[in-house]
Amino acid sequence: MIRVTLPDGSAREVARGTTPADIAAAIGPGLAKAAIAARVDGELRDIMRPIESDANLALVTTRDEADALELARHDFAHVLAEAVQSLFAGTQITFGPSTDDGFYYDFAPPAGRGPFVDDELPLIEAEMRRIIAADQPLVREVWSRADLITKWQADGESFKAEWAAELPENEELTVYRSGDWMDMCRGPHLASTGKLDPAAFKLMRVSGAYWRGDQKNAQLTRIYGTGWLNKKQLDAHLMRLEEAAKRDHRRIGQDMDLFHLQAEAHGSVFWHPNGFVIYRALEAYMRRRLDAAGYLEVKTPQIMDARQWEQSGHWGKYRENMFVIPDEVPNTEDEGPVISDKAEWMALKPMNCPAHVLIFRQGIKSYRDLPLRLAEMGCCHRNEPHGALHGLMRVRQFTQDDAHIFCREDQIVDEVAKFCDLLDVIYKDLGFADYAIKLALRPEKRFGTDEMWDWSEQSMRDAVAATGRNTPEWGWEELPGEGAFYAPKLEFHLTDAIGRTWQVGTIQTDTVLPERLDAAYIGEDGAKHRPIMLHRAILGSYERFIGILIEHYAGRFPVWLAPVQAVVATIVSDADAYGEQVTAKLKAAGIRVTSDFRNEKINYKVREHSLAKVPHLLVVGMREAEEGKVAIRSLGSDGQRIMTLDEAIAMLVGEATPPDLKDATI
RNA sequence: GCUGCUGUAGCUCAGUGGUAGAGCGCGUCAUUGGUAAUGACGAGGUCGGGAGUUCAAUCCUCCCCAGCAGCACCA
Repeated sequence: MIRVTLPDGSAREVARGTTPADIAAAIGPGLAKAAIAARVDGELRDIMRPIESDANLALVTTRDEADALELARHDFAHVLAEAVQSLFAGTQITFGPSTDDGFYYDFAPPAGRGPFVDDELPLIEAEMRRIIAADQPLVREVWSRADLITKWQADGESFKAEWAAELPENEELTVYRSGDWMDMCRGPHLASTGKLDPAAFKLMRVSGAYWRGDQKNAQLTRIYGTGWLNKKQLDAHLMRLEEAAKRDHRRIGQDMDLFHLQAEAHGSVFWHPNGFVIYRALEAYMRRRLDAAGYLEVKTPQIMDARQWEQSGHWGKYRENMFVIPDEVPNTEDEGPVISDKAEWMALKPMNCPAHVLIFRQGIKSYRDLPLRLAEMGCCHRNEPHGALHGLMRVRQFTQDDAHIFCREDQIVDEVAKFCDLLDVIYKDLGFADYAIKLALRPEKRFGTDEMWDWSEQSMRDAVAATGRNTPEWGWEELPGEGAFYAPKLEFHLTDAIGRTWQVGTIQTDTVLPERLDAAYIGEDGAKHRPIMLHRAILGSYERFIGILIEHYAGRFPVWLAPVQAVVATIVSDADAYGEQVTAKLKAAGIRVTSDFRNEKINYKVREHSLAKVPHLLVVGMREAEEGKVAIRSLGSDGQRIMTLDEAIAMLVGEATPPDLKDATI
């Protein structure tokens, strides 16, 4: 007999080999029906898996949503794999986990045919529903490694055989059977396919993926699905996707005439007047914040000699992402190559840091000059892989809100703390209340000694600890292998209005670049010392950050950022003269205002400017003209407020004031 | 860069082996209307680029380019 302790503290003596399902049945028929899995000593397990020794047991039901979803999605992945193999003989299975909103499975399609395509998804879905309807038990079996490898080889499953051979020695190899079909899997699973809701999943798309995530390996076909516990959840998820699509910055950018992209300059942004208003408002705001925080703004060359990039290390570690250009007058004759093979190379800057070190190196620096904070709205070019480009979010030419802080070791903690405070204020001003802090540790491809990395990683930990932000409430975690090649990165991840996260801010402790470019200052002791260099950005890039802002606000910007802050619309043409006056006064007050005196009905004007997301519509007819008033209709509210022109101007000026200028105490 | 899908008017999209269509937008005219679409008429397209098959290609084939989704990449 073994002793099983339940969550309420009660214990039961049961025979060894009793399953959680048996225990659920013994407790009551309701629970037996609801239970879908079990946590045995905290580990999620199959409900039919026998308990072999004394244990704490908690039965898992569909009310334990996180566990239930995880199980269901994992099962959907298996059902998908079974469906594909039953429809397409000769397909090899590989690997198929659950994801944040569903599941996927990677397949090697049968020899002689191409990848699966979107059009085949409905067929596969139908087969999945058949398997679910068949309510096949999912049975766990433990296999010996040798038997399993033999079995996979016999079945022509070379990927599975390879995987089985490489699993760790001490790992128990398990398979799950669903009828005649089986997959190697750690589990756990639901008791049978019939536990899945056939209306709670949808296959979304196919794509390529590499075996074991490595570009050098075979390319597989990945089929993605979204899976839930019931149709209601699925529908809600599909609705959320639609919501996100409506916020897409590319869509809104076009609708609001903010920017465009085109093939002739792919990866670079054409900012239209409306979009550039946002850009300039943001830039002006950032300049004021940086000035106040003791940064000195600089501007550095766009093109530098390859020798400089060799010295900084970018030529060796980063060249594949650089735009390299010849330092030679192009041949203007019709004959011969435009550029000879003797040309020396230059490159567009992919980063601002080396240039900032070069400024630091001009003249002799004293410890009294530190910390020296050099900021640049640095326009960088990176030769990104074509498949990576995405709207404003991933471009090849972008402007960083970059700065480098040159300081002594003993100033790091203070500087990181000041940076965190500045960033906190800026994110809140821009409408982001939530963000998480993470520390990205040394990557495989890197500069510097292990001792330097030990030191700089620890200095970051210490600095964050000093600000009290290294806690779960701040989303604190360490990310091994994710750092930059020259330094560990402290990362700041924003949460937007619909719960997505974006890594934007970063600060990095770098000892490598000052060394390579020989930056030094004279210390109190009269000797030369290396400064520490802190690379830091708050927005990341203006392009991407504005993309994030567009999606966060769904185009409904706060008034201080809105391209057009107000429109004066007349009801009848007799009010145009008054409308002109209103417009002129608003302009004089610094409001970005346009007027709409077109020969259209007021309904039409209201609709058009509302769809254009103009924050305030000032409607004037003869009544307003006679009384010196305006009727204000604000975005997001149906009603109108009648107020005097002076009241309206005071209100608009208040809303149009950037947040840093509102509070005179900062 | 890899896999799949897509590319037709400013935008959203329909369509056909015999050189194209809708709605919105745009222009003109009429209408002066009080808070989410007034009506009529009109202009507007080398059907992403190149090559091939064909009597004939926007449509079929091949190559290229770009966009989208995912993968890889994200210093």
